[in-house]
Amino acid sequence: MDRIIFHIDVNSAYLSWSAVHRLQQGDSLDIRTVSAVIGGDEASRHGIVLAKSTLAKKYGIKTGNPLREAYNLCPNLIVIPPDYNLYVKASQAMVNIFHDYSPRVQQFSIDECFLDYSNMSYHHGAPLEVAHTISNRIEKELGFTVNVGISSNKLLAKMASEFEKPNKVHTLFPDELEEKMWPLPVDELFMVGRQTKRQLHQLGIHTIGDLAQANTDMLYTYMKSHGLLIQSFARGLDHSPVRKSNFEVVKGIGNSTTIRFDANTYDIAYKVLLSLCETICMRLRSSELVCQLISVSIVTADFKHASHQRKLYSTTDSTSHIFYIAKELFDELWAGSPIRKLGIRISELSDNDFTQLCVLDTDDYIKEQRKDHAVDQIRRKHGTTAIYRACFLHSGIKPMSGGVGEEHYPVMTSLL
DNA sequence: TCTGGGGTCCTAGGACCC
DNA sequence: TCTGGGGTCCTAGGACCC
Repeated sequence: MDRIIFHIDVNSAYLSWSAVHRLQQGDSLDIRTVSAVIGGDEASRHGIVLAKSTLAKKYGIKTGNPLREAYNLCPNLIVIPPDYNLYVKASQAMVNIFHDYSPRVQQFSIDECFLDYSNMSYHHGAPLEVAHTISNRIEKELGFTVNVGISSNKLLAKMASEFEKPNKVHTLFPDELEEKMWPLPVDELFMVGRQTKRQLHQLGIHTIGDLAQANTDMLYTYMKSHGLLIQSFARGLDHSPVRKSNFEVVKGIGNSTTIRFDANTYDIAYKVLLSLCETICMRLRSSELVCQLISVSIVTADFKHASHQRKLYSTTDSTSHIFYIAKELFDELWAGSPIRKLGIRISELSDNDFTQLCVLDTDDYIKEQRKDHAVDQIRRKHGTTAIYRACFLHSGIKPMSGGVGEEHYPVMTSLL
C-alpha cells in the first residue's frame, strides 16, 4: 500500500503570525499587504531579515539580508521585531488542527509539519480534498495561510510544498517527477546548499534532472556520501518515516549570542558565557536531562569561527559546573582578538534519574543542585529576571541570554 | 552584501588499543 | 625499537536545514 504524506508549510510564518496578532489587537493595517519584514534590532547588531511579505520580496529582499541592505532596496520598508512566544503559540494551534486528521504528525520546525495520511482516506476523504479542508480550516480559524505538498514520501511532499505560493496545494507523485521537479535548478533540492551547488556546477550538473541521471561513481568520488544522498533525493527516493517531533528527541541544547559590541576582556566574555549557561542549564534541568559534552564557540570580529569541546567523566546539570568548564574551554580558545559572538552547546544528553555522583565533592554537588533548583523555581514562577547574579548589575549584559521564550521550542534538523 | 540563532550530521586526523 | 592493520574514541571544523 502506497504511503500518503503531507508536508504543510506556513507562508511567511513569522510575518503572517505577527500580522494576525496585530489585526486581533485592533491594528487596521495588515502588514502582509505592504512591504514589511520581521527583523531584529540593528543597534544591538541583530539586524537581519527573518521573514518578508510578498511585496518586500518583489523588491529583492531575501531572508537573512542585513536590514541595512533591505532598507536600501525599499526605503519605506516597515520593520517589526519578532515575538517568539507568539510564534510558539501559533505553531501549536496549527499542530492541534493536524491531529484531527492523523495521529502521525511530525513537527519539523516551528512552521513546518509532516502528516502521515496513509490509510486515512476512509475517515476523512481523498488526500487532495482533505488537504484543502485543512488549509481552509487554518485560514478560517487561525487567520494565516499555508502551502500543502502531497506525495508518497516526505522528501517529495516537502519539495511539492515549495512550488507556487502562497495558499496552494500541490502534488508531486513519483510519476510527476520528470515533469515537475527535474527541470528545477539543482540548488532547489533539499540538502543542496551553496557549497554543494558550486561543486555540482563544476561537474556540469545544473538541474535536479542532471543530478538524477549523473554517474553515481563520479558523485561519490567528488562528494562522498552526501553525493549519494542528494542523488537519491533527485530520483525521488526517501523511505524515512513520519517520526516523533524532533524536539521530543533532542540531541543537544545550545545558546549563542552576538554581543552588542566586540568584547575584548575576560570579564565581559565570562559574563556572557555565564548568561548563556544560565539559559542552557535551565532548559537542561526543565527537560530532566543531564549532559556529558560541553562545547564553546567564538566568532571573532573578522568572522572567523573556532570551537573547543570537552567530554566530562561524569554527567552534570549544574550551572556552576558547566560554567566552570566553559570558562576553561574559552581560555584555551581565545587568543585575544575582539569577540563578536559567543556560544555554548551541551550534548550527549541522558535522563537525570540516575545521575552518577562524582566520588569527589559530592557534598558540593548536592548543594549546587539544591541551589539550581531553587533558582529555577523562582524563575518559572516570577519570570527569568526575578533573580539573577549580582555581577550582571550595571554590566550592560543580560543575565540570561539566548533562548526564545519560556516554552519548549521545536528544534530544527536537516534529517528527514 | 559588515551577515541571527537554533539545530543535526559528516569527515578527517590523531591517540590509543590489540 | 624504523614497524602492519583494524577498531574505537575524541576533537575541530564544515556542510546543511529553518
